[in-house]
Amino acid sequence: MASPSKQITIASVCCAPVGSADFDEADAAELAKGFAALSDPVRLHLLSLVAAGGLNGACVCDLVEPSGRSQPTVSHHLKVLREAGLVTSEKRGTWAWYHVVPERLQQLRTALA
Amino acid sequence: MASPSKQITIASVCCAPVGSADFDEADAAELAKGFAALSDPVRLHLLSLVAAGGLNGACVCDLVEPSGRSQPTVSHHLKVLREAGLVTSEKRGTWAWYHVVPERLQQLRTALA
DNA sequence: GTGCTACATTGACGACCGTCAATGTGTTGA
DNA sequence: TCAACACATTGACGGTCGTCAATGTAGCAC
Repeated sequence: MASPSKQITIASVCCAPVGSADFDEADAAELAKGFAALSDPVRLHLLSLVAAGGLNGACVCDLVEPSGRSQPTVSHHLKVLREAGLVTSEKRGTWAWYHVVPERLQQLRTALA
Repeated sequence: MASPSKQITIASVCCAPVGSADFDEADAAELAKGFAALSDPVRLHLLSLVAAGGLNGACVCDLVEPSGRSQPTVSHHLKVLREAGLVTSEKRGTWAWYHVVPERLQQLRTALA
């Protein structure tokens, strides 16, 4: 009732009565899914590598060696990131290029405001 | 080599050469631990309830019912949040009060910049 | 003391996760 | 057509997670 926003904010709102905040379970599940994708050091590493590629993105062939994992493992982690909406993939001939989705990152950041 | 920061930023840096970003594994593990604590809808709910308490924090007795889980389960999730550095706990007589740690939230937000 | 309340801990269960070897799929180039 | 390459998928393994019932611990009231 007293919550100013329908969204989950996890903010430092002062002195609002506990338990009164309305909480959207669907939103929470969506956020949790995003954070779950970030809950592995290897995926954080992969995401930072992809992000470092900027607009060009990053080719999988350039991600396997620096991650220190096998090619199937890297492919698995990229799939997790993709299904969490954090990256997109694009086929260019033989190679697959990955890009970050800034809006999704922004969404997760906002939830921690 | 070309990375401007020693930190992991996962930022939309444009056109940096892929694979050149130096990556601190300890930092990544620390971040991953934080995100892992956020990877469950129940914990997000609990965290939002605690945050809604502001400076007063929130009493566990006010968290059990809205979370829809058993008391031991809530206690378990609060322990996870505490060990991830997202909340602190304080004993006031019979009751236990939980508070958020804004610096930790800020740290995680920064990692998504 | 006795009983009650608030919370933490333990133990057990099924479910999910991270990892790699093996294999599959589709493209490139000869 | 054939071989090599880039990547995805499958299957299997041990490990961790979320959950609750049962139990433990500590403070409050009488």
